[in-house]
Amino acid sequence: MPDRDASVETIQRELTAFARRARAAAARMHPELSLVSFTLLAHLEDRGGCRATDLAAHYLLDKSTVSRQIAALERLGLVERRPAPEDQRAQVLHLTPRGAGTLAQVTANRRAAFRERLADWDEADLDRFAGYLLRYNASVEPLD
Amino acid sequence: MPDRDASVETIQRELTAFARRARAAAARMHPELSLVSFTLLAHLEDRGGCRATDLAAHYLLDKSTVSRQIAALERLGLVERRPAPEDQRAQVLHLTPRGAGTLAQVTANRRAAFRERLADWDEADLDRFAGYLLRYNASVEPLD
DNA sequence: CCCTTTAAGTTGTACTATACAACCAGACCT
DNA sequence: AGGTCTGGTTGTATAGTACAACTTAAAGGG
Repeated sequence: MPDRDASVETIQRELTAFARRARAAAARMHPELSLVSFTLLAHLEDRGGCRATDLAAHYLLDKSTVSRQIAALERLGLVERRPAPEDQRAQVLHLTPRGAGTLAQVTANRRAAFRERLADWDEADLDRFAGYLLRYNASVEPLD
Repeated sequence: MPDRDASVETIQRELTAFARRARAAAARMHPELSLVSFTLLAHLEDRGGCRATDLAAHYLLDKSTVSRQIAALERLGLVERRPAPEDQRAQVLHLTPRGAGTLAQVTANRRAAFRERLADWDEADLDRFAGYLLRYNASVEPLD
């Protein structure tokens, strides 16, 4: 029979273990792109370009952090800066074709890894798990 | 109706978001102890003391990393080293009373945060969510 | 028994991610 | 025009991590 406290304890323990391993695991899986770089590229693709400030606000990162991350991605030729039409201070960041390709590659790898990991789950369990994660994250993260 | 790929996609996205936020969130919640320090202390409590090498093996960290983490925890007075009875090279690490107290404090804070976050979940959902996380982590992490 | 090999830990070095603060330049508002 | 706000970069500092070199002690094999 389920015991409320025991379940909460397990959730806490397992999420903690997951968090502890996540970055290292992500780095091992795709050395090309850190979790943050990947997220930034994905966001750019999703929005079809945005400003560094928007990224910082969205992911609760300091603007200097974003500035350096973007500089690195630009050095790698994955991102380009375009002048913002209506504000000379700002730059609109866009994926380059190369950036889009790298993102697609890493996305495909990640997706394949998740699919494999979840291969023996039945559809109803996947659906419920997805729902629980959404619900959990919504309770932690008012924004995003 | 649930769609297998859509669910996997959601799981991936939400776990990624969680991983991205986890460390910063943990640091905000208890500035006293990083996620890793917390984990190491908890492990020591759990096992009633162990060697640095065991910690490194268990958490897939380099021994130098553990050495420095432990040195920091010792500096804070949370951990003490005792000579290993049967091996002069080794040290057995133990929580100090202060370390046990700090750990208890942080554990209580974490537990309270999780309880609150999950307060409006019913027992059956908690139980299922816990089960899914266990199952997921088991598929990623053969050891531990 | 010595000698080589293995194991436990520490220290040097380097790199990444991050934050905060100082700054610059363009925009906006009276 | 002058003061203030905003987007972004750069300087500096810190944490966490890894890898490699080293020290000391244990273990094993002639």
